[in-house]
Amino acid sequence: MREFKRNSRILLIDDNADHLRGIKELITLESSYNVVGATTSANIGINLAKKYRPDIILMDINMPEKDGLQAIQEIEKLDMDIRVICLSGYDDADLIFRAMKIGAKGYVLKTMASAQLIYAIDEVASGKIYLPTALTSRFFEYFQRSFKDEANAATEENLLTYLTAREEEVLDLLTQGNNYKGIAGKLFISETTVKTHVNNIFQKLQVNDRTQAVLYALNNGFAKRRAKLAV
Amino acid sequence: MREFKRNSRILLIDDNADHLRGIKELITLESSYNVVGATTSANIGINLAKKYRPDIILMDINMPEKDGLQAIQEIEKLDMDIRVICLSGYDDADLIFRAMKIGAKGYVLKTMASAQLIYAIDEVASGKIYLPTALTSRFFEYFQRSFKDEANAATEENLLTYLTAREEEVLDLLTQGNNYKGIAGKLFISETTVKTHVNNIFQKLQVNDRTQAVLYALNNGFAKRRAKLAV
DNA sequence: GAAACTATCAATCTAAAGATGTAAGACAAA
DNA sequence: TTTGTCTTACATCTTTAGATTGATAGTTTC
Repeated sequence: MREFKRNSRILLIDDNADHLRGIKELITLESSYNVVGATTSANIGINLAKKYRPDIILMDINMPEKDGLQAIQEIEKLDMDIRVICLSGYDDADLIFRAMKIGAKGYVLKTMASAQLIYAIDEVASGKIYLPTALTSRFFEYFQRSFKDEANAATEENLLTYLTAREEEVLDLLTQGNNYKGIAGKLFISETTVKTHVNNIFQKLQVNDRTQAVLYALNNGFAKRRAKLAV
Repeated sequence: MREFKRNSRILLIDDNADHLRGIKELITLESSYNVVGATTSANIGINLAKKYRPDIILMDINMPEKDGLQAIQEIEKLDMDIRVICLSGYDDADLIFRAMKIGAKGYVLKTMASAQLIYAIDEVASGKIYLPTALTSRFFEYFQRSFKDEANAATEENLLTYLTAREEEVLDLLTQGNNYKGIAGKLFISETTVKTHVNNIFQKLQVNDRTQAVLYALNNGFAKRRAKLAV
């Protein structure tokens, strides 16, 4: 990981020209960071990012022209180790969650003191991830809520435990979108045997068909990582 | 949500008796919180929690007898609005992530200053979630790493965008385990119409059957929250 | 107003899936 | 040794799923 110094290069993206000017002044006067670009357009901003390769981007995520979150994803996809800090007018938990999920390194409210913005840049420039305490709390509430169902599902009685090893193998192949022939081929057994296993799986999981079996498996923690489509 | 005061009732669980005594003294002397119980056993702790209904539990999560995380889950399952703060010797990102995922309201390192422990209790007592800045950073690194694949999948060309509104409805019902008849009944259209839609969905998603369609949908961010089995 | 797209429905056919019963060999536990 | 479970396998039958073609009516778009 690159070492960032206080002279990191910064790109500003904010559709509000006044705000853009304000931030630029703030950073220029109150810090030693180098503003290498400033634009009111997300699309232009992405192009500027490719061109100037800034260390950090301050991005307004409430823009009419283009969704700021989408812009972040595009920047992340460039894989140029550009760290994006979100600027937002809203402390909406869902927004914060989605921003952090797609790789934002910081999230600062526009209403916050300028010193906090500089501090956020300092932290991100030194390789850390920065969220103000208040937003961290909001984030975690949302985070825990979104995982609550999963946690409960994990503690409920899980019919998957009744499956034999072989049945688990078969179910695993089902969760990859295989049909009878595909499973038989991969397990080197006959198609009729697969049918037997699959029928036993249906009985044990109390479902009527393979789609329901797959859904039960995925909703109850069965090999989530392996559940990739094998077309 | 209950309002917590500085006289919140606290239960301590830590397999190290010396540490347990130390924390008890600290809280008694340095704060106005009320320690209603202290034990070196996770199992006893859970029983004490049921009995004394503390507002907050300080729980060591590195115990030999019982996994601290499991103990937290059991306490959360009681659904008694008991807030658990983890005490841990390790700032392992995976541990922090799992603890927060299952509902811990705080995570404090044993090596941290006693003032920070009191502060954490203050925050949690007032209904917030507290993680020290350093651990927050670790948490987010882990968080973003674990979501990276999903984020990439979301930015890839998503065949789901080609679906019409009606086709999305049909796919939604497919991801709930419905067959043709079920979908037809729920959308008040004929079974043959459903077949037409489903076939169009297969074409657009480039899959061969409904199971693969459902898997594609789930793996590409289609209505994850709604993907519950309707048996 | 024509062209393109969408939603609806039907008929027909083939292939696949699912239900049910039976059974043999392997192996482990009682 | 017997009992039970697991894995394998087959036959048979019914139902569902999927492919294909064609058709009508409404909507949107240009």
